[in-house]
Amino acid sequence: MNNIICIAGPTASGKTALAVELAKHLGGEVISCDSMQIYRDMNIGTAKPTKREMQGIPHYMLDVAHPTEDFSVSRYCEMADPILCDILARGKTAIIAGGTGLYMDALIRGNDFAPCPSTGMREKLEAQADREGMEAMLSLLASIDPEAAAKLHLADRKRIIRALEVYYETGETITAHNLKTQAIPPKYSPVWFALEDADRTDLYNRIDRRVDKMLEEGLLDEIRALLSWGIPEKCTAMQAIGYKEFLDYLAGRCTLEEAADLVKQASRHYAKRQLTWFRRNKAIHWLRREKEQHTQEIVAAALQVLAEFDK
RNA sequence: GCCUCUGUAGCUCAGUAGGUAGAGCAGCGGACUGAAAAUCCGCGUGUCGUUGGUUCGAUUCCGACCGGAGGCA
Repeated sequence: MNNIICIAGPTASGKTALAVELAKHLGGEVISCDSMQIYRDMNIGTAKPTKREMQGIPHYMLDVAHPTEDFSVSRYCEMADPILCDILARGKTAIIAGGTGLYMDALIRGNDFAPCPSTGMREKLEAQADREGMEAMLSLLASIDPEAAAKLHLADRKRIIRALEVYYETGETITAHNLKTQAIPPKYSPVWFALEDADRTDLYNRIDRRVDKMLEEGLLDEIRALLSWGIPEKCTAMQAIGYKEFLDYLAGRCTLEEAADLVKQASRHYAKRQLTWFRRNKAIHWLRREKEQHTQEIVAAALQVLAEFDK
């Protein structure tokens, strides 16, 4: 009995539609797995499913945070896991759909994250990095966790600081912590799907069209509203693709066309990174979309795979 | 019609005092364990406009032709 289904794939690949269709067929409910759709009042630019697209299927993990809130993988898991348990307890199928691979993997594995208490350690390390430079930070890391240091490049500031933070907060290196969590078997065993276009150009064209459509639907007004409520430009939510670029346009730093082109560009790069992330997941059943292939055929292919599992 | 400039990667361009070529962007590949729509790493993919000539050898020099830009008429 497959009571958990994961639907992954790059942006604009049709995850939302597939999730809803499968939910209708299987009596399921959808848990969104998207690091930006969690934010309220960011609808058009995040391509958040509309009421109409949801077709009455319950969706969770949308609009759960204010745009100024700090969010994280671990918070996602804290919130989504009880929802997942609840859906299963009610005998329904949980369909986890979205493009944030890290969040999806963490939820399925039941990740135990190294703590990150707000002791100001990160701020201290950031300040130290500003003062002494990343070379000093990396050699510091090399002295306590040579394995982690070897994998990191000087420019990868974020990860160097996190590795140091984990060590100073817990006394355990991040390498040791990761080894420990990897040894624990995953908490859930879903059936994995991911969408991919047989010809990537089709995906890129769809991305381009979607950006134009977002503008027609009023993305600029959505961003203006966020600004008028005092949402700062540099918060995580505002650096989402499709927001940060149009922010530059609204501030007069570039033309609308330049901004739109940058959004399309960034979305293509993002889609590629998503594909890279999902490709290493060997459990995934890839649903390849041929040119002009309709969603119904993709749905049928997915149902076929699920039927195999039920045997 | 004449003159000048120009034609090299998908795009913008560099270059070779003659030995089949390299940057940026695009594109492709990868990493990822509390910011992940983030952050970071790696990789040139080419009838050097066409066609003759000179040469051991031409993308490079010479001619013709074709395309593009400008100038003079």
